[in-house]
Amino acid sequence: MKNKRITIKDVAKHAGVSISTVSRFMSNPDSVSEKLGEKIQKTIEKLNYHPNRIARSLRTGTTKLIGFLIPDITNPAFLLIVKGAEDYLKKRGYSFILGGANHSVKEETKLFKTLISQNVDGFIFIPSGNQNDELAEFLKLHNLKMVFVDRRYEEINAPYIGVDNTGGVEKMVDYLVRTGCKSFVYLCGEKTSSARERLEGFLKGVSKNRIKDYQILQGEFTFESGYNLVKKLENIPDAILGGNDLMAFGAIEALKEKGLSIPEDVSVTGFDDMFFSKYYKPALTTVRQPIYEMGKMAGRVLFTILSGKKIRKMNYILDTEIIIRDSSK
Amino acid sequence: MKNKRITIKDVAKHAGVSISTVSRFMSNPDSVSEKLGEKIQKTIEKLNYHPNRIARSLRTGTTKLIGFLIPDITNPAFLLIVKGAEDYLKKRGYSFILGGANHSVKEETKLFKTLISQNVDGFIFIPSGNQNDELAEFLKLHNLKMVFVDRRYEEINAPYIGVDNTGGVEKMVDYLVRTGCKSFVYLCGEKTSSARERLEGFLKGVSKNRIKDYQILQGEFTFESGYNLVKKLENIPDAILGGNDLMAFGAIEALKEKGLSIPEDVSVTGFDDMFFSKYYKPALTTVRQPIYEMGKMAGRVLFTILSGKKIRKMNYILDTEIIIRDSSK
DNA sequence: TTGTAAGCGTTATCAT
DNA sequence: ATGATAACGCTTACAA
Repeated sequence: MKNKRITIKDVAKHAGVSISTVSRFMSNPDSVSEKLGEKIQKTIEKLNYHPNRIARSLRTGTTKLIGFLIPDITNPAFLLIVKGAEDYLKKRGYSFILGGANHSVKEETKLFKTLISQNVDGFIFIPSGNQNDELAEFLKLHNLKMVFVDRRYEEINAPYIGVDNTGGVEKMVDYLVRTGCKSFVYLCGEKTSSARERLEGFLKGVSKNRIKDYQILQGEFTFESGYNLVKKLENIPDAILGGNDLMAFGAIEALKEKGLSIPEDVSVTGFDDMFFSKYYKPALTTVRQPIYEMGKMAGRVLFTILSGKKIRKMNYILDTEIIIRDSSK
Repeated sequence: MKNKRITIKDVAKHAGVSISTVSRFMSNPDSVSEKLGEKIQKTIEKLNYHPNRIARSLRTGTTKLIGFLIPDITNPAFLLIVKGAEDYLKKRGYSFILGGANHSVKEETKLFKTLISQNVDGFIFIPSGNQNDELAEFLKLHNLKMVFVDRRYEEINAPYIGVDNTGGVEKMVDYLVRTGCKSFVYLCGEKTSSARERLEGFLKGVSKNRIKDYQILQGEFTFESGYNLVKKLENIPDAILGGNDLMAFGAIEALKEKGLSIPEDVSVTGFDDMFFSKYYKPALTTVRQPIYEMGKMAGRVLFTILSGKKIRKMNYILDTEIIIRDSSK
């Protein structure tokens, strides 16, 4: 059963040429005479030869491996980003080592080092939070080929691909004001750059529209958090904006339990436009992010870096879109 | 900026020993005298030396990389399996290269070869369908270290970790009969081993309970498919069993549009117990699979194989659990 | 155009 | 207990 591996040597011997000719043929077929080229090609096929990536990597210093670090491997939104990047980069010969940090800054640091020890050529990184001092220090030291997607460390000098969180929420406030809402509650997610940007959008929105009657509730990006926050809310406003769709769903459930109807009594909106949001009762009005495109762009930017070219800018901010459904007037 | 990589040579030179001593110290500290061991350890720390995995791989023939091939990178259920396996194997020094086949048999074959060319030590595989003859042929030829999870090719001789699909649906039929249902419709998913096993469970269930009034509708594992199938259903039965939760949701929507109430007019059940199923209106009665545990078991079995030990059995079938919520009487 | 040989950073075999 | 050295499979000067 000992299936001896076929190497470039075997091909060379069978084709009656030297191994360098075979190697040269593979990287640039034109650099070999037509006659030998054909013979080599035939031999490669006959022996079913596949070059050993490891040996090649050792020699060239490149592995064609990309490390992709995300907060939670189980969240479809993150994986849609991964998919975008993968679709772009796999065409170019790269594979992905994926790591999920379970939202833990400690695991994140560890995973990062593991990926590095696997000699990945580059990194795509969605941070779990923005408090990872150890990792930030490490990044400053190492100067890796890396891009941030969706979230970032502001103090690290690496390209960032994200969406216009601020503008998205601001647009939503505008829309709600137009439909007649006068009092607002904003459900803010935990400390990440996007949570902060969304909050900023809310603030801009209320200020621009001269809304004085608003409240900001601090929570987490989960169903339960949205539910709990709204459950203990005393004065129900005209509109509740969830920091993401999950929080909005939680808010909706809490409101239902209070006997309120949506959108008659209160408009509820989200941010993300998850797969389920259109099927929810009521179907959720929300801010859609071009998640897949974000990933694709991240792949593109990283590829540019890996190719040794200069990138045009450090921040790639994609636009959002307001999706109006039944949870708002 | 040319950060020259620190190699075993540097450590040897600084510590005043030969490289073989350093190497030996790393793989087995006791094989080196205490005095030298300490000196080497100090030097390693001082220089912040990390062995080059690529070089090691070339020499030892092992990469500590696992290939994980799934039908759809965007489906949280598959990723929960991945997570289970990852949690088990990352403790043991393995990283994952993840590939999503987009439910395409063609992409699947290609990805498989890509992963092999990355010299992964082992494979965990959730097939996209069971029609991939080319891949099956390839697998027979290559005799890789691999396990199937969730779905399998019956003709390939590799361990399989799955759930008792048959028993799960059978239990559900029993339960529905007990609540008084007399006529049934089963919404069957596309051709995979688990779809077949679930259908078998339905058939066993109706036969055991002497139910004559039943119908099987062939579709796909999607919301839309469940919706369409039920939409054009003429005689509404007492119970509709979805091949998975998504199909059940689709069925529920179609029934609502027909003006029927659930569960008063008809009971609807699913299979999976997705994250959302408990929040759906009505909350879905379904068969829960221990998905995470499945992944963990897959990691365990693969690890056993990679360690060169014999495994006890070829099939690891985990139990399911009936979750009763509001979509059934 | 083709071949020879050095070298990538390890581990493992064999002396010492 | 320690050290030389070959070998893993490939790429790439350099020589022919």
